[in-house]
Amino acid sequence: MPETSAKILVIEDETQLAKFVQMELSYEGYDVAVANDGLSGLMAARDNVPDLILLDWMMPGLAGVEVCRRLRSTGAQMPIIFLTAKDDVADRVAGLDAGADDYVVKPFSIEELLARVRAHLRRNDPQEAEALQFETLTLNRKTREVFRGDRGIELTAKEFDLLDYLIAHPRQVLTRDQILEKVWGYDFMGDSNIIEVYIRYLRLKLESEGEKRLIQTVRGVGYVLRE
Amino acid sequence: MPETSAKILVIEDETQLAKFVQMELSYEGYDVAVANDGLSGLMAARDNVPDLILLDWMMPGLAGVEVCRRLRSTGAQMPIIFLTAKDDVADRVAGLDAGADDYVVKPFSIEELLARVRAHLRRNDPQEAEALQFETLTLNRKTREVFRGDRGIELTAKEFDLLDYLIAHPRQVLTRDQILEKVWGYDFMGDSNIIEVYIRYLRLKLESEGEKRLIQTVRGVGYVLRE
DNA sequence: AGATAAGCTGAGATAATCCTGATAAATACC
DNA sequence: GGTATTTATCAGGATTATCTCAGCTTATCT
Repeated sequence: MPETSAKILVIEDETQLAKFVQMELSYEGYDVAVANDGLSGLMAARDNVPDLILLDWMMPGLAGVEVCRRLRSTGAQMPIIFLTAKDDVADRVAGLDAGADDYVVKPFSIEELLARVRAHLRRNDPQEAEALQFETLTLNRKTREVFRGDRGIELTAKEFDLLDYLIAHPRQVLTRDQILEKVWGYDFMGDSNIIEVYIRYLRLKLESEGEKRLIQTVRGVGYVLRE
Repeated sequence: MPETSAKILVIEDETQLAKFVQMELSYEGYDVAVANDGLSGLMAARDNVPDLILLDWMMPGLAGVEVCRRLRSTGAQMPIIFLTAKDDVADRVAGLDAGADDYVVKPFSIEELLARVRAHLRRNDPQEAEALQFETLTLNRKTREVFRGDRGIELTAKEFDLLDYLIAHPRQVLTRDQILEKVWGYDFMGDSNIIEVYIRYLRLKLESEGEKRLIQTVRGVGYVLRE
């Protein structure tokens, strides 16, 4: 689950369908906005930049293809999935030319739509990657193997979780509270120096042989992965 | 249907074509990533290991043949299908020598490409295979026979299912929850050490005669098949 | 420089996890 | 219906990860 819910903009002139899709997406925990024609869709997208756009292809006034093109021409990067009535190669090519990322043929099942949305939102999420890397350090979530260069490193479960959290946010300073919540999963009672102890364990294992330090202390705040 | 959609990495410098292929694969329900040159392709493949790679042969910078060779040299196992412009015997031979599994000649129909992709994913899907192997250990799903080297091993139904699950995910750490769900098929009530007991049964049978351990325990997480 | 706070370190206590052997319950087999 | 086999439970003990603590070092501030 992402830390904050993703924003999705639905641009669709059939208000019935728009309502339905909005409800389903909301139910899944997304933050949904709806526009009922191309022009207000464009404005909504500019106003409050969404993480993903669902765009009807056949709309009166400003057609989907045109909305898509204008969005892209202003540098918008988010995935755009268009909804098209006919399964037509020409349509797909037009969508591609306009800068869309995917399409769904109406009528569609809601599960299909949700799967698409998930897939596109996930694509660039480091939380989802199975292998992470920082400098010469690599961490594989599936095999739970960690390497510094070609030296394999044995970590305990907590050590691994901590390093996973650090390497998923390279160069970001993570506060003690964030680390406690993500790695230990609750507000640790009272004051404990458990984080310092585990940072130390990691340092001993990762920087054992005169290698340069990777985990930096940010006094008064927390820790960072940084060379 | 696979549990999670297969991940496909497209390495192609013609962005139009890459986009089109991405969209079509995405439409088929695959989880698609795109890289626009050889180097970023290599990095993408390492970061988030795909189940299949589509690789353009003619790219500026790092050529397809070189990308292919480097992937294989790092032990990557997934099928690689390369896209080549000219129907040239020398090219095909070079590709197969570099470790590719198949090729498609441009221009291709999208259906042809999809068919190849499906075929290779099916062939390589451990869920579908009838015989699985890890090191000297083999397991046949049809006959339900298991061998360590040439020594036949008698397993009970549950023991077989457990080993099947392990050997279908070699080197991957499988958590207790995953194992419980896959092998026992539900959330086991309360706390039970049934997994430990069955791991023990397997170890007694598989590693009886001073053979090296195959099933490793990952304390706090689960178990792995790893030498 | 001295005082204070923050982080580091080493050692050891605590608690969780896993292994083991034995035994009970369920299921299949004759 | 009785026996053998498989599956699951349980408790004791061994192992190791996790956590606490007290003293020490380093940074920050006046």
